[in-house]
Amino acid sequence: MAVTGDETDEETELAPSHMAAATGDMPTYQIRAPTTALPQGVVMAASPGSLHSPQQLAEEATRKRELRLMKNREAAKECRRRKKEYVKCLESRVAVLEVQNKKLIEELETLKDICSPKTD
DNA sequence: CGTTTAGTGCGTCAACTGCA
DNA sequence: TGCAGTTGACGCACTAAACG
Repeated sequence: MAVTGDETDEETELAPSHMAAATGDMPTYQIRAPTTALPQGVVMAASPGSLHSPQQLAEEATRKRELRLMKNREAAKECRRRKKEYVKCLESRVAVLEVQNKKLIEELETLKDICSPKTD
């Protein structure tokens, strides 16, 4: 059951991430911050052309891996933060819609009372 | 008390997407 | 097509509440 992006199309206006987030008035799950700011302590690589020995290659591979892990660590934190925010938005929207729904039901009952023929 | 259980956060991997 | 970013899934550690 591969993980493909066929989530269901039932009125998704808050699409998690890359699913062509639809127009809603809520912030989509994915809000891109101007990234690129590397966490402290990250040193850019030596110019690739200067590597020769297996030792150096191994060190470079290790360094690349650590850099990737560090970046992904930060990305995961940010992703979770956005997800929490997204869930909060959904919850508050639910609250609003519940109130709205309640009002509509009340209105409907009122109208029913007005319109129904009186049976003495 | 010590043990168990449920909830939460984190780091990592892997799959996926969009862009140059 | 390769690369970087995003995110679901997994396992681990930690904490608070419940229980005997």
